[in-house]
Amino acid sequence: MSVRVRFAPSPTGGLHLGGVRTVLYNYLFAKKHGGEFIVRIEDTDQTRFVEGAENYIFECLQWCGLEPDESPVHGGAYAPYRQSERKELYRKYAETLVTQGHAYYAFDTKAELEKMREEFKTAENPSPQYDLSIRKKMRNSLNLTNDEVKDLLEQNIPHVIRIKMPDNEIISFTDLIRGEISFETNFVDDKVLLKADGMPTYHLAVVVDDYLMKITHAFRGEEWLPSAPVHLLLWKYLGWQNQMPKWAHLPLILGPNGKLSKRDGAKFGFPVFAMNWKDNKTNELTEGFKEKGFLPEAFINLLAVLGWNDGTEQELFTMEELIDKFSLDRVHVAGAKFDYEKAKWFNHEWIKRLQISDLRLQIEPYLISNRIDTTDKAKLETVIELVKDRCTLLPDFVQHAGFFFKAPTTLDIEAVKPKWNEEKKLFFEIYIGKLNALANWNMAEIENIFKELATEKNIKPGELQLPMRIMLVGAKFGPAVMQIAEIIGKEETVKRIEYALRLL
RNA sequence: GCCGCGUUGGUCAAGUGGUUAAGACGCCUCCCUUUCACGGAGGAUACACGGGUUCGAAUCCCGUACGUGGUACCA
Repeated sequence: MSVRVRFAPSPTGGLHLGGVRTVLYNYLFAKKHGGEFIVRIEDTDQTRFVEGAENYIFECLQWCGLEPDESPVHGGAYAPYRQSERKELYRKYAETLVTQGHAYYAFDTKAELEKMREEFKTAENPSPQYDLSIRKKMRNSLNLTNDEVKDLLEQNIPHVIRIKMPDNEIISFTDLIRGEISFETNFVDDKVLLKADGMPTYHLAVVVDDYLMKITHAFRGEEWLPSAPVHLLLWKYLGWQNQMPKWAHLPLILGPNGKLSKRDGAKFGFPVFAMNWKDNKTNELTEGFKEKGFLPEAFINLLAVLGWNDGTEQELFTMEELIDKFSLDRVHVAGAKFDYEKAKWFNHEWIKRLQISDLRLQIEPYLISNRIDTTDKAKLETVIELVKDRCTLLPDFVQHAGFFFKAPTTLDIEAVKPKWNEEKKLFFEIYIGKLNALANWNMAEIENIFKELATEKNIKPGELQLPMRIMLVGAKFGPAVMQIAEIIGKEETVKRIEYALRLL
């Protein structure tokens, strides 16, 4: 039997760290076993549906290199893949459950539910549930006569269908990561399966869709663990128990103070979304990992090892290696705190190990948007190779590669001034002449005449190197200064020295 | 409150009854470097607590504490 796994995002929340990692593990597992990776959209909550939010998810997946085999945009044999387009499907299963006595109609209005919660609220039980004791006191088909129910249904009185949790049963299942987990049904409430607007809740939809789409393995966040007994019972009541997918509940990714929230990004200065995410309600724009300057390879890598490792000391993995080595039994049970410093380290490592031509492609947009001319690809690659050790995020290349293409606009004159004098000025004036006369423009020659002249003038070369660096770079960073001179060329080197001399 | 899940250095983590308790990030020191980095060599820091079981427990069991998730006609 082929392996089929699915990722089922709600399109309204953006794709954050935890989400991407869930997709990733699903994807890795599917690919490792030569199966299909399916993306299904959970858009049953119409009130929160946002235009364009679904596209966002697919753009993120594309950037990450996690292309689905089946999805609303990729197509597939089990279409449609949007729950809103499958609406009609769910009702009959819910009705079947009612006929079988495993579910019932509930006509309680929102106000009645609120009243119930208020009425039964105590200090020990601040949030009473619609459960076996409460359901006897509510307006539902368990308490009304058949005629009354028929009447209400015929009048189209708004109603939901709730699952009827059995009394005193122990429900258990084996989680692929955590082992056996069990729940007492008495502590689980009668979850709504079909809403008044005819839309299924996640509970019904996930079971029906997983069944119809022949899903074999379902990995989702740990936050779903408490509703597992509801889903388990649905599989059983609908008679599909033998086709039930294997489950794994992934640990949570935490922020610096507990649960990772969207606000943590702004608060602690690191991204939480794969790509820029605009909250439709607040209009707030949150910067994504992509825009922050992360390589997709690094992003995937750091997420993969946040809660999983292969048991060796290896930390850097390509997607191919991950597919090869991933295994669920090495996924952690405990939640992991996200560490931005380590995330940057991964990016740095990937900048160093990525093929130079691929890296160039990723960097160019940043340079272009800073009006740096990137037409000379050979020169660009030479420069990138030279400075990549100094860059942890892609935008760092603007600073570290920029001055090779464009003269610095501001010079850190203050760094030179204290030790500046007439002799040094004279040195550079003569040096310009010698540079202009140089036949072979290369690093060794440039340095030779520099040292010769310094000796002749009785100045330590070290004293002259910093001023020269400031002249060419504008500040105290970058590769060997003579190498910079070689790359930017004779004319530009002389020009920059002359300009700086005028300022001094 | 109740229910579920968890707990190895600041963070990620290896470890499955006998180890000097790996490694990585970060931090500190030194070396390299007449810039900034990279790199190299060192260093500090951990088994939440209390009971068992056992010749022996980070590892197994039970409590407690703490964290986290759920407790919605959200997903």
